[in-house]
Amino acid sequence: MTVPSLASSLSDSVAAAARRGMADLAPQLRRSAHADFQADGVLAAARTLRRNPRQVAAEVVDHLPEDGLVATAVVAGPGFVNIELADRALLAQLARRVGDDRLGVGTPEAGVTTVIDYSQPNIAKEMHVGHLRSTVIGDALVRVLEHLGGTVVRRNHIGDWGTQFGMLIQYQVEHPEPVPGDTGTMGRLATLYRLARAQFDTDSAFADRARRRVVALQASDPSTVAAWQDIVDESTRYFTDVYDRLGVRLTDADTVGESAYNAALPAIADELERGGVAVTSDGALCVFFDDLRGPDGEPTPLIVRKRDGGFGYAATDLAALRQRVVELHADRLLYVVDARQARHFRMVFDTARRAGWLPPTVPAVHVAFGTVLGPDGRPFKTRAGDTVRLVDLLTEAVDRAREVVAAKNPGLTGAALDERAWQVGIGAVKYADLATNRTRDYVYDPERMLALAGNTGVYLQYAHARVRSILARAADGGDITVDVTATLEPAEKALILDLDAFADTLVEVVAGHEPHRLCGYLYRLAQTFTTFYEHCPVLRATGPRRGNRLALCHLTGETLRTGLHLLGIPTPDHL
RNA sequence: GCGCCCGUAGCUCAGCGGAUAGAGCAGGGGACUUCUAAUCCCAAGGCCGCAGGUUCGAAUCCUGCCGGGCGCACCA
Repeated sequence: MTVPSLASSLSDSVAAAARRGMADLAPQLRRSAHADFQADGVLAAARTLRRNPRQVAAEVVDHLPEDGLVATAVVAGPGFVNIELADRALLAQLARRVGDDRLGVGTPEAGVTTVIDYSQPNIAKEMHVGHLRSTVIGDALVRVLEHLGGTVVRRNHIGDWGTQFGMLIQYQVEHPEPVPGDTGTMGRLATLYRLARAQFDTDSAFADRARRRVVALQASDPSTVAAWQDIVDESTRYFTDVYDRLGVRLTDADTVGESAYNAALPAIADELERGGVAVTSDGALCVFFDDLRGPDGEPTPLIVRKRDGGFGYAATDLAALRQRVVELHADRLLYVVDARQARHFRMVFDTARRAGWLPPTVPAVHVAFGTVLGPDGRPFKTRAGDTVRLVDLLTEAVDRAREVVAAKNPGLTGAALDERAWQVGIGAVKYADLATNRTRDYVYDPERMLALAGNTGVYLQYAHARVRSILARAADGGDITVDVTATLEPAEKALILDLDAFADTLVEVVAGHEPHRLCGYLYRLAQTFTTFYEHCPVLRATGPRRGNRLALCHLTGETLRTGLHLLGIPTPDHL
């Protein structure tokens, strides 16, 4: 059952009070250091009414409904309305959330289909830290959308097509002897890529043969296609292994590579051309935009079909977009991709709108994230050997976590230690990636990413574990009956108010496609719980207070567990 | 040249028009016979890049600068 937040109920009350007084008013309710909530909207309303704001505020206070929610309401400062809520109402809200297996979180996404494109590694290449952001952010958004009742179609748009395959396959044909390296870890393909690349760059005759191999691949030459398929399969097995290690819900079923759209590309070009959206320029089929120009002042087009008749990724993205709208019935399209692709997506979305493939009712959003920079402030290179392999980063994170875990829990060994180290290490990496505004660039810093103190994943895991510990020690563990007649201490009150904001926060996360808001919320909640933990004994409390505090622990634990789960971060019962 | 993103404490970052701008890290001082000290408390640390404008009120919105990153025709 959906439980509206106290903030939203109170907002309704204030708006109603204002209407009974004089005018419409957006309450603009927010948490405050001076009261439980403050309503700022009176100030703006007073201006349009050309009236004294404090007087208007006083009338709002007078007209507030007497429904037991508000304990005190006073006018403060230039015309703020400061509101304290009644303990009884707070406890009743606690009881409602504790009593619901979804913690009162609604399903505003029910009936909405979102197609979300994320991760996008390239066949025959290592996954690196850049893929981490897309994968982790995309996974978190998927989880939140699904939790809010939405239908989500995951799309891993892998780079499985292009000229580099000619080079790889041709090299294999000419060097049938086994390439060194373990097939399960991408070592073999990485070596193959390096060798083929080196010869391609230095041996023009080989480069020509590689290009002819590309033509053979495009012409569906059986042996060439078979060789391509082997490479794709080997890479895909590797990706799946990485996703498992990351604890990310991406599977083979979600993988639809660029090659899947090959058959649709000619029709894409034809329709654009027939509709007058695309025109031929310099032999290439192009879509132009009034406001997009290059350094020379000439317009910069989206190139749908190259002069040589081949298709680039613009055509592929358009075909994928159309398929997602028409066949998958997407109500919303998300692309979790590096911010450097901003112009590309603008052009693709604009083209799709013009072509009529993207109805005005379907938003298409480039969920951009900042570039991962090296210590020198330059982006990581993908070709030269400087890239940090994602698996190495994960291994290091888990190894470091294992050291800390083992030091804190000498009794923990073997598989149990490995499990705990994985939970803590992966949690640290994901939290570091999710906790900040995704649009900023950031310098890759393993020290910071793997830190296990302060505002980190482990802090939240720790807070969760302490809650669980209390609940486990409570002999009457099941008795979390809320007594609404009790009085609340400040720390209890603050905790209820924070807990109550969970559902609203999830809605914000979806609205802005910003998982970092959930991180910020959970961190605040964990801090508020810690204050409660330090000030309010639970197990030693007596009378109604004990049940209430156990209920607070229960709801805090469930909220932390659910919230962290939505970020893809594990929540062990013990740390 | 044009476009997008970003300038907040020594460092890394929150803050989506509201009262005295907040965290973490680093550095200083304290707190474990207590439900987990992977924690907490105290002190210190700020022309919110600069200058105008809008507003009762601006770190937040607008304009112009300065500084940094990225992107701009057949790679993806």
